[in-house]
Amino acid sequence: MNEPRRDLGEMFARITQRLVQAERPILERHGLSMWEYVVLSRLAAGTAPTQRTLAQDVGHDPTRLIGVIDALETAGLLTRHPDPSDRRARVVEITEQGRRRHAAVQGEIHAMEDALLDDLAPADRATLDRLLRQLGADRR
Amino acid sequence: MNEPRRDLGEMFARITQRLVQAERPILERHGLSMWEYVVLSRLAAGTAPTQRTLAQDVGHDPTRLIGVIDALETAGLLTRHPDPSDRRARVVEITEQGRRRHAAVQGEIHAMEDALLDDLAPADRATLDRLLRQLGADRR
DNA sequence: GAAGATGATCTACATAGGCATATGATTTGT
DNA sequence: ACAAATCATATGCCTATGTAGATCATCTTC
Repeated sequence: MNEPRRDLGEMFARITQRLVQAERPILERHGLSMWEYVVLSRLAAGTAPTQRTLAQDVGHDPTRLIGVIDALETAGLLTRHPDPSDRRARVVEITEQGRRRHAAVQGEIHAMEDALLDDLAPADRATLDRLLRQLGADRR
Repeated sequence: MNEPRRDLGEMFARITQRLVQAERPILERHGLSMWEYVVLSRLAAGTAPTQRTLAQDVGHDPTRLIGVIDALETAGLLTRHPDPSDRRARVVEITEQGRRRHAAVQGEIHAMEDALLDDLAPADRATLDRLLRQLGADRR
């Protein structure tokens, strides 16, 4: 009684969509778009040396990212300064306020995730996390 | 030395994007769009009683789905017939040709997935499949 | 049988994304 | 010093997607 094989892509897409939809109201409550949150997440992990790098890291068009950065800068959640050693580049850094905002949002998102994973055995949860990191790791 | 927690959504989105990108050339080679493939997949599992149901099942706008169904019908991969018991509804059914096309594409996609999961232990692979099914299952 | 709901379809509109090109400032290679 | 490459930015184009409204046919309810 083998279950028929199902496409990985289909399963991943379904779960991703579910997660994104669950994040939407949280982000909206904090006045952040998805891209803005993604950028803050990336910056919380470390300052970006150029906007191009930032765009690559978050997987977004560098051109389109400009508006996102503009909005976050206006909101005081990040700063953009020319790199002294290469004045073409702009170093993008999260502010204290940005860090607080990100932590608040991420806290709620993690709580949502916990609720979603509620009926998974603890061992399964750990395995899932390990496998996702492994599959999402950069190309070897 | 705990790794910092990472957002589930981020990890799922990254892997999903990777899978979709790997599927793109396969689908293109067989002359199918992503939505067309998704529809065929759904129909391969069973006939859809109405186009609305079909749209819900695949998570697509019923309005937009019409064009997809049109194309698949023109290509002879599915048939669309009025339901005798409710002549408003159109029963959508995959054809033999559609089934063959779907099987061919899915075969290549599964091979691609196998390659991607190559460095996972067999036990891990089974666990991943089980967890994805569990998380993707309809709301309890 | 009339009124309202439902299914398929079409059209239009707004937003978002990917992609290409252009420009000005600056750095790097020769 | 000069040419080519790089970074940030602005703009435009094309496609995909989400949504709403309108129409026609057909059911369902009362």
